[in-house]
Amino acid sequence: MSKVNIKVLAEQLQLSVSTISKALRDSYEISDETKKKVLELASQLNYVPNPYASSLRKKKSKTIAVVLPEVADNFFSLAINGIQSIAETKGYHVLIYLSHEKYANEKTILEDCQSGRVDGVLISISSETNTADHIKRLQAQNIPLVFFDREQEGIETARVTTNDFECGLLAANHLLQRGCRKPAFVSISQSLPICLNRMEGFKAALLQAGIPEMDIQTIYCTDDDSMNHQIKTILQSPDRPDGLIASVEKIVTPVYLACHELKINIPNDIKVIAFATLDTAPILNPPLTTITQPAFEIGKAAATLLFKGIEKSTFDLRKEKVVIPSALFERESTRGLTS
Amino acid sequence: MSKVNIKVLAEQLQLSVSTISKALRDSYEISDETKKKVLELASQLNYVPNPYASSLRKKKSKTIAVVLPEVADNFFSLAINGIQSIAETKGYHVLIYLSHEKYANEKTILEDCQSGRVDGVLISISSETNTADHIKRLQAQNIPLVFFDREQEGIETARVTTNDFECGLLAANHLLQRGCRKPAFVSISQSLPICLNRMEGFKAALLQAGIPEMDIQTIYCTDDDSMNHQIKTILQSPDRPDGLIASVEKIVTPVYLACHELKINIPNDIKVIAFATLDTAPILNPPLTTITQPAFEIGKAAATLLFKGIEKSTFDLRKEKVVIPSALFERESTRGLTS
DNA sequence: CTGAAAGCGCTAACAA
DNA sequence: TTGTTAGCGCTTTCAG
Repeated sequence: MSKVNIKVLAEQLQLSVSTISKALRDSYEISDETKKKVLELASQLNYVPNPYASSLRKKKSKTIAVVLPEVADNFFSLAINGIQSIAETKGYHVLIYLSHEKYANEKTILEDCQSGRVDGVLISISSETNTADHIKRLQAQNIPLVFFDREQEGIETARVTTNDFECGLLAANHLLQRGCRKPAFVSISQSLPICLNRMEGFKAALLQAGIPEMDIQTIYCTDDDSMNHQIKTILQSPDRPDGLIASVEKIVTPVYLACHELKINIPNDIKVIAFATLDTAPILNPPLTTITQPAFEIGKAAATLLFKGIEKSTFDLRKEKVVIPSALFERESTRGLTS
Repeated sequence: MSKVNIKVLAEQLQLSVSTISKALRDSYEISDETKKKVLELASQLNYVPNPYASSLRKKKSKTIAVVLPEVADNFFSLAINGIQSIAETKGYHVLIYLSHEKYANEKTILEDCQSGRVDGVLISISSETNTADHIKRLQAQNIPLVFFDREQEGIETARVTTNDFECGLLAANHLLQRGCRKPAFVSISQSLPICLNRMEGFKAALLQAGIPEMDIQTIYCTDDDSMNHQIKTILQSPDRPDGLIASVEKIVTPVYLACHELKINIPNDIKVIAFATLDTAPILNPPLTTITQPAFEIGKAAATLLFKGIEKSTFDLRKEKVVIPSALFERESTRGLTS
C-alpha cells in the first residue's frame, strides 16, 4: 500500500495540490463544493497529513516536550495527566523525556529539544542538576520553557511550584505538636530547590521551637541503591530521630520497610510524614500523614503558561511565578501517644 | 538568534551542503580533515540537525509510539521504563499516547500514528476496546505493531503478555488453600483478554474444587467513578465473598478503604489478592498478597520485537508470541486464620 | 574526495 | 475560486 498524500488526492480530483491543501484546512478561498469532494476522497483513501512536512514548512511542530526525572512516581504521572489535558485542548502533542535523575541525560535531552522537534519545553529538573548552562542554551534558541515543581535557579522563566517552605514548616510543626523532640529531614538532593526549601522550612520550625541548630538532623539519600541501607543505619543509630519527614515519595517505602523490619513502631517510636501524592497513603500500615501536592493542577498550570508563551510572542514568561499550595492530610503515622 | 542549519555551515566553510551532510554523518566519502572542520564548526555554532527534515527525506522518523490507557499506574510506568531502555540503545524516540481507557481516544491516536510520525507502535488497549478495525487500519499502512499486556484478539501481530490464565488459577487456588469457600473475582472489563483470561483461570480452579458454576461470583467495575460504591455494595451484601481477586492494580485502594470503613478484617473476614506491581504492597495494612507482573521485562521484550519488525523487513511479527510469567508474593492479606 | 540538483510532503505568496 | 511556484532542512543519486 503506497502512502496517499496531497499529490495523490490532487491527481484523482484533477485539482492542484494547493487547492487540496487549502480545502483540507477549510480555507475561505475554496468553494464548499470542492471542499466536500476533497474531504470525501480524503477520508475514503484514509488520507492522513504528514506532520513532519507541515512542521518543516511552518516551522512549528505543535509538539511540546515534558522533561522529568521519572514516570514511576505518582506526582509526575499525575502531572503528566494535567499537562496532557491542556495539550489536548490546544491540539498539541506531548513528547515525554525521562532523565532518570541524571544530569547527563537531561543535558542530552535539552540538546535534542533545540532541533525544532518541539515548540516548547516543560521541565522538572533531575536531582543531580545544579547548573543552568544546558537550560540557558535552550533558551538561547528562543524555545519557551516553563519549570514545574523542580525548578533551577538562575534561569529567568516561568515556574509553577507549590509552597515548599511553608509546607516544610508545617510538617515540622506538625511533628513537634505531636510530641517529637528530635525530628529528622530526609532529602534526596543537595541542590533541588524543592528539597532545600522544604528543609529550610523544617529547620526554621525547629529553631523557632528552641532546638539548637547542631541538634537538627538532615539526611541525604542521593543514591537510590544505597537508600535502604542508609535509612536503616539512621534508624539503628543511638541518636535515632523520633520523627521523620520524607521530602519525596520514593523515600516512603524504604522507611516503612525498615521500621517494620527493625520493629520500630510508627507512630509510637517514630512519627512519619511524607511529601507525597500516594493514593495508597490511607491504607498503609499505619496510614501515612502526607503533605499532598496538587500534581494535576501544577501540570495544568505549567502547560497553560507554556502555551501562552508559545502562542503569544508578547507574553513574557519571565514574569510568571505560580504557587499552588499543598495540603496536609493527617493520618495515623503521626498520631500522638494518647491515641 | 537565527537557526543554524546545514546551509549556514556550508557557507561559513565554503563547502557544499552535501559535503556537510556527509561529514556530519561520518561518511567514508569525506576526508578526515574536512570532517574535523565541519564537526568543530557545528559544535561551535551549536548546530542541531532538524529531525523532521531528515524524517521527511528518509521516510522514517526514528520514533515509536506507545499507546496505553494510563500512566498513573505502576504496571504501565514500569513498562514505559522498559521500553525506553531499549529505545535508547536503538537511538529511537518514544512518543507516549494515553487513551484514558476510552476507545474513541485510542482510535484517534492510531489514526495519528498513520501519519508517518512514527515507525512503529506498541499498544496496550483500553478497557473499552472490543473491536479491531482501528488497529487493522494502522496495519494496512504497514506500520509494525506489537501488543504488550493488553492485546486485542483478531489481529495478527506480535504480542508480549504474561501467563494470565495460569495466574488466575494460581490466585484462586491460593485463596482456596487459605480456606476461602466463596471467593469473588473483580474485573474491569468484559472484553480485555487479560481480565478474561485471569477470570477463566479463576473459574477453572473453582470448578475443579467442586464449587458449582452458579455460585461463582464475578464482579465488573467498568467505571472508575462508581467503583467505590460498587465495591462497598458487594462487601455489604448478605452473600459477601470471603475472598477477593483484584484483576488490576487500581481496584486495590478502593477495596482496602471499603474494608477499613466497614470494619471488615483482611484476612480474617475476607482474603485479598491482587494482580499488581505496587511497590507499596508490603507496607499496606495488611501487606497485600500480589501476583506481580514483570512489567519492565514485558516493556523491554515488546520493544525488542518491535524494533526487529521495524529494522528487518524479513522479520515476521505475526509469528511472535512471548509469554513472561508473573510471580505470586504471599503476604498477610491472604494468611489463614491460624496466623 | 567534493558538488550540483532533485525531491521528501506540505504551505504560502503571488498569479490568473 | 483555483493554480503556479518556491522552498522549509535534509539526504541521496549522479557528476565531476
